[in-house]
Amino acid sequence: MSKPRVCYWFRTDLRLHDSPALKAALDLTPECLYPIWTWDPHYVYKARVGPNRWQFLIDCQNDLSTSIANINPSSKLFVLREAPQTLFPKLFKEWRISHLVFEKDTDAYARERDERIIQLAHEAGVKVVVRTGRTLYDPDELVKKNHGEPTMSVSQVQNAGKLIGPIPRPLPAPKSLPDPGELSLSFNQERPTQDPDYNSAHRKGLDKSYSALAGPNGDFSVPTLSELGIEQSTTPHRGGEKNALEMLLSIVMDKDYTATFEKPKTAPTAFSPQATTLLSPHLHFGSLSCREFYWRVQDVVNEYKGRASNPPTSLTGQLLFRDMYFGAQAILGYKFGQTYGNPHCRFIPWHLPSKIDIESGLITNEYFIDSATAQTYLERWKYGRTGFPWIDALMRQLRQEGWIHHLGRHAVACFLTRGGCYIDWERGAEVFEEWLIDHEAACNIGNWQWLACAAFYSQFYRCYSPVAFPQKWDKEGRFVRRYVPELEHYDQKYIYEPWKAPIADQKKWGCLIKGDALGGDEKFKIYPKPMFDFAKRREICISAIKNAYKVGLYGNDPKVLDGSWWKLFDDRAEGPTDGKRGPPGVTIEHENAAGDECHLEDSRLPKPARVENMNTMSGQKRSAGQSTLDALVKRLKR
DNA sequence: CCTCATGTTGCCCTG
DNA sequence: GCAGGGCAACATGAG
Repeated sequence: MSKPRVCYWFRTDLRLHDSPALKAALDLTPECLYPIWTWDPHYVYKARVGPNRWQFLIDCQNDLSTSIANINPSSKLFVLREAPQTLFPKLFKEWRISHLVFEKDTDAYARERDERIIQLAHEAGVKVVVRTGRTLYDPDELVKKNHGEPTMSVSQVQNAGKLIGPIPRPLPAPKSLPDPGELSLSFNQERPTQDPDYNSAHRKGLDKSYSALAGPNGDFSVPTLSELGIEQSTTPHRGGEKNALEMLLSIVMDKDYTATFEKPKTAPTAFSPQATTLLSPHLHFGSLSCREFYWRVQDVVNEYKGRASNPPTSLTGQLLFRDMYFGAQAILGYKFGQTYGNPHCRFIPWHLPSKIDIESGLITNEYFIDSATAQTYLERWKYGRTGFPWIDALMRQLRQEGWIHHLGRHAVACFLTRGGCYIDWERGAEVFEEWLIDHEAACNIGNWQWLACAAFYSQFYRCYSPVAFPQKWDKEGRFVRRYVPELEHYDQKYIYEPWKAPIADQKKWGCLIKGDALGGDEKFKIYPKPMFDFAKRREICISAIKNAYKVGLYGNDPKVLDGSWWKLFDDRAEGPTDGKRGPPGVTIEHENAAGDECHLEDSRLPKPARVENMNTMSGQKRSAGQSTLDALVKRLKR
């Protein structure tokens, strides 16, 4: 019997230390080992990825490739440019692969893809070995031990985790690696269609992602940003296993910090250095193993003489949250990432709702602009021009550096959804997906639902103020001055509410507060006025969420699925029902709702529909919606 | 059925 | 300057 010829497929595990899957590959005592990466067009064109996360990924690949070559100079990370679904059958044959080994990935797309790959391997007579290593617990195991339910709280994770057993100690990095076999590629490359390209906004140069199977020089090199046609990155945070392990080391050397860490007590305004570990992007790309992190921290906690912090606020507690979101996503799949069809997500009639593909029941890349004002709010929020310095500073830090503190994410997410703009959390999640270097689909989705009070959390009356909240951490406004430099010279009295500063002072401090855009000249810079009265918007949002809670729909409710949900909502409430929404073809006379100035211009817009296909509506039984519908009909007759 | 405590991270006022 | 209570708009699970 000949020795195995193993293909090790790197994906979410760009490291050599503590890799259960890599160990499984080496335990086969292979004749040859091909460490490969395939440049999957799904991620290249259908995931939102900005330059900073591309850079981080490339950093991780370069570092990994170097580390492999350091152990065995005839090996490295071999990067291929083709979809795994079409590449593998050809590669299995060409390189006479007997075993394919990879780390388990329970993300919705990844699971579908991997099932297909396993099937293709089976057809080719290739054995597949899969190991868990991305989370503390296998998300599927976690769900099983949680009575088949998605994990919706940390205590559920802790209880289910206890049933699974102790978290394994990390494995050492391998000391040797087998040579790869011959590297011929005598088959044709299948190039993907790139339309639509979700990342076209970042592609400034010619896209050569798929110019050749083994890269432009045929040497299986790690791509560069310019090969991908992606514009330059701007982040100071860089990837790679070496960096990650050095960062972890410096954290655990500070025993007080490590053992007494309490996330809610870390300052979101700290920027040099930041108050948290910055290890999240490394966990995302697998350049740091979560078990390595867990045990290095736990060992410090176990030996700590003083009073150590505990989950969920402690450092290890952060990893439990991560597992919680992975568990929720593992069982809900694509539905976890949207309200529509999601039994665990509350239905709230936000502005700018996603368009739904009726065939699949999944959200598309498009959304309804039911309110021109809401669309303006979204644009101003995304690019840091809301006129609220705390929000704008965070959003600019996010765009430039790809990272903001967890509480900063709370602040901007609350502001966009239930505590200000009343915009669909799916819009916010998309911006984070694009800009975060630590974007982890499960965690991002879960946190947005949390902050929107759509799932995991429900105390919607606890609303982050863009003034009082940052003042608690940073009275002087150092953080704002760093990321909103036009306000650099403002007195701390006005740093979070510059519109309140007297004009004479505004001139003295070199920045005028006016209009809705940035600008100015050498003499006076311009920073926009706040885009709304926060206190008023807070009131509107809270009453709207309160009402949505009272109505009590979840994403899988038939009324949500068929689009008849609007009958249950007062047409004067905030959201797509606010004064002019009605059944298709019916125009409702406008009645002014108190306190919201956007109604008149909204009424000129085309009527939004949450679902493309409203056919099923007429067949639905009417029950709770009857009274509001009657009121609507009465008003129409008047 | 009830009460009560708890839930990663609110704000405001009081003393 | 900061700790603690009130607020009383939520959901869940233990007892």
